[in-house]
Amino acid sequence: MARYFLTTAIDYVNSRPHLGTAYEKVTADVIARYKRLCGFETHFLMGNDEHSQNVYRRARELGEEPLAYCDRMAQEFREVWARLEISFDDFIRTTEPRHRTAVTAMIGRMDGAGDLYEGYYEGPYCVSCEAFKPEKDLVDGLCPIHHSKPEWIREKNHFFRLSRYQERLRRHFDEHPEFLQPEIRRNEILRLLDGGLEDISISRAGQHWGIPLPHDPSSVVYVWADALINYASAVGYGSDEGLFRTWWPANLHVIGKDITRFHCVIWPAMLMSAGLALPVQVFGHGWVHFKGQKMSKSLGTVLEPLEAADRFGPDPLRLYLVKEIPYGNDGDFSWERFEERYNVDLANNLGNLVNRVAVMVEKYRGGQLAAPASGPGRLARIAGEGVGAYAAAMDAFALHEGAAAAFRLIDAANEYIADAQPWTLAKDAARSAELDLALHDVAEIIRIAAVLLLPIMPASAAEVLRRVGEPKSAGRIRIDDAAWRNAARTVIKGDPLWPRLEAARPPSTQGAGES
RNA sequence: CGCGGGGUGGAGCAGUCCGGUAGCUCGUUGGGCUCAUAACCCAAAGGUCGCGGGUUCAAAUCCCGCCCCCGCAACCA
Repeated sequence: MARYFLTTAIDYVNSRPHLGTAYEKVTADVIARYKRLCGFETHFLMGNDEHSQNVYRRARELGEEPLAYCDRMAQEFREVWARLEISFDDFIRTTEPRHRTAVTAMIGRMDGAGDLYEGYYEGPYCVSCEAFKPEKDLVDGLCPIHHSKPEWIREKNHFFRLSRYQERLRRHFDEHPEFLQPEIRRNEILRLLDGGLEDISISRAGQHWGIPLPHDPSSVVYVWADALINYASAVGYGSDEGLFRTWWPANLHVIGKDITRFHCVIWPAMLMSAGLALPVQVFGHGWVHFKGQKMSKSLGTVLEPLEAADRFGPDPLRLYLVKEIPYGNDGDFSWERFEERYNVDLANNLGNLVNRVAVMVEKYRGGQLAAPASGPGRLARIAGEGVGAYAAAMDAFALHEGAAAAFRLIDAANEYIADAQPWTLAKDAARSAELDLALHDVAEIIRIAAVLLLPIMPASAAEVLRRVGEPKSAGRIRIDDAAWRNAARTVIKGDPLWPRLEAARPPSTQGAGES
């Protein structure tokens, strides 16, 4: 069976996940579930990045042991991901032994390749920030944050010969235009590559929260180098060669657009140095803004994913994030917009459609539909085109178009009902066969739409499938099941899946502020 | 000369790479239907595609110049 290994970025645990973090996991999850739907044996990796000085500092502020703090945060993260139906196969933490083993092995390989050397990093260092400050970031020679004069520090560091890989990286980008998507990110990196690469420090001296450098235990591996290696350590690099051979290289890294440089320059160069294959693709998604602003704790524009999921359940949130934001672009979340989309897509269209069909089948046919003698009708062609458009979009990571393609089937069903008028057919016994066909075909196109929606709204789509008589359990459904079926079925009437949200705001606030 | 993103009917957005009737959602107006969650269907109104040049038979789309808005310290994807 074909395999597909995809990852998300691992997250710093110095604060709880917010909606932006959740966005990445949801979209990656949609891809993972889509690949499973297509029959791939899929390995979906997520995890936490724990060896950050910020994490260490945060734990100390709270008076906790760093590892205990990380344990607690891992639990919190996993609870959020569970609530959002994120179907990861493995969750790695960089404090785990398997990761330490892999980091030690890979750094060793890089050293063996002659790509590491000892040097000194020096420059202005802000003690309050605990970081070197590039000269250009200083304001009047002072730290712009703390308004204090940085100390000039000279620290022993181990460097990675990144510069050595500039040509090979450039060639890789040329030979594999699909390596980094979307296009805009690729152009940024190409410009960066053409501007020349400098060697980078991959160690930190005088710290102990981290993984010791194999050839100099007085230093720890810099958190970014440490973090990137998680993708390999999770599939057994350095500890389980069989597992590693099974899954490496990764097919896809899903990451935020700000860290493409790490994933498309530094990480590939590290892999080249260690003699490992490069990941097949990297996708740099955009940001989700909240009420038009970047999410920021200080501005109070951070939205907790659980709060959003609690509004209507996780699936409407997942649908919103996937369908309303062109994947790769920045997007916006607002409660008003969320409620609008909930009402339109789920209550008015899909939910109401499922309900009206179920009511008609029950009323006119006692809940049972026979395989129609004639047909299929024109919905079959529309469904076929929709499935094709969906697959093409999803394969290209145009998740928003995939969602739209599925919903076009819903629209087609509503239009068809208005045209066929089952309630009229039901009054005329001579037109019984026409009614059978109309009801069957509408139920069938709903079933197909639900198959396509499984990756996006797993629980909801499974319930829709059950109601329109899909005999398979959702977990066994594959994309082939989106082919048109002429088959008898039982249609189940239930409570509305998504009750319509009535206007909650009093009329006095309607249009307030508008002239 | 810092870097990057954006300016498309009332609102929010696609489309721009690969020029050729400007598309979607919401809202508005009118009509239809009554199976359905006051849902659904049809139709209409509404746009100098930021501004000015250029290339072209043809530009939202390509080229040049300009204006405006938003990110680029930190928590943070």
